[in-house]
Amino acid sequence: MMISTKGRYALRLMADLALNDVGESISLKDISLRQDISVKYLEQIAGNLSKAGYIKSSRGAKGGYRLTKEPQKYSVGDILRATEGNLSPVACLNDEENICPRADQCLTIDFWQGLYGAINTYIDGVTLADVIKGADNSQKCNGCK
Amino acid sequence: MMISTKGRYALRLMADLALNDVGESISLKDISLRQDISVKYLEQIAGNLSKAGYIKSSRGAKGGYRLTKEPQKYSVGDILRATEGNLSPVACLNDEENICPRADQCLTIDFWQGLYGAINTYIDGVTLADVIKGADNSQKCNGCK
DNA sequence: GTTAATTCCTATGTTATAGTTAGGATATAG
DNA sequence: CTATATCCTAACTATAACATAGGAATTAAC
Repeated sequence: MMISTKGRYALRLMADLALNDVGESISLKDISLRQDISVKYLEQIAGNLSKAGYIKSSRGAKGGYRLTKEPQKYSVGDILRATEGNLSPVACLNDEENICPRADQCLTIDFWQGLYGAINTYIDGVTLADVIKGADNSQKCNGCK
Repeated sequence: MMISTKGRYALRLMADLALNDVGESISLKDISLRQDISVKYLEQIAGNLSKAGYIKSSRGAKGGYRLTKEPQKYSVGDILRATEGNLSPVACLNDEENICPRADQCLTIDFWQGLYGAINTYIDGVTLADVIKGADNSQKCNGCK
């Protein structure tokens, strides 16, 4: 599977923050109850998103997280990359350590690069605002793991 | 990773059959030497492709495999699905056993379905003929795992 | 017919990753 | 002070990826 639970939960976390934004920090406990994801797991995911600058934390009692910008300014691609790292569909396109010693001779690499491009084009073209559009209070996904 | 070695090797196997087609069966041993993939692993992959009807085997000495149709009649999507099964980027879109009990309430499912669509559109739009286009004898990928 | 080469079938092992839980340190509102 | 949070990172478990292995069945060539 290309996108692990971490990436999917990150998107739900961000959507939850966007939907429930009333001007104060939202705790992971609240998100946990709404989204049915353990606080401990959410902590790790929030850590990634925070390090990327996409959410801002307040520590201590009454603490929690908020978005750092408006929902329409996040692409889903950014959110997923913050938690999943590289979204390459195949190992041999990994930027960091391209382990394929013969990429220049490979018949199939152009195809994979094209697929990678198609994926990025799609995910970068959808914003967090698009994701939460049309959501009402009953549309908070609690069971989708 | 979305596409495992099996799917990538399947595409290279098919490309090898297409490139080296001179009217007789090609053994996995030959493909193994050109592509640097073990015969034993190729056997499993060829089994999948054969069951899908994409290649035809001849058993015994001088046996091997051939394509069952011209390269431009295979989409890469078909080849990948034959070995990888479902190419859904997320678990909750798996057709067979959609384990998400609240898909109808899920905020993010539309996004994932859109991504799935973008992936399928791309991979179904490229043929095996496209993949081998421009290949000469030096362009057989031997090291790309 | 015997041999060598090949596909066919499926079991087994090994390694890596996903998915999660856990513990305790640090910070802050009340 | 206490309760409630985030923060940091280690550890565990289950699953899947990635192969290797063994032997049966089939066939061309001699």
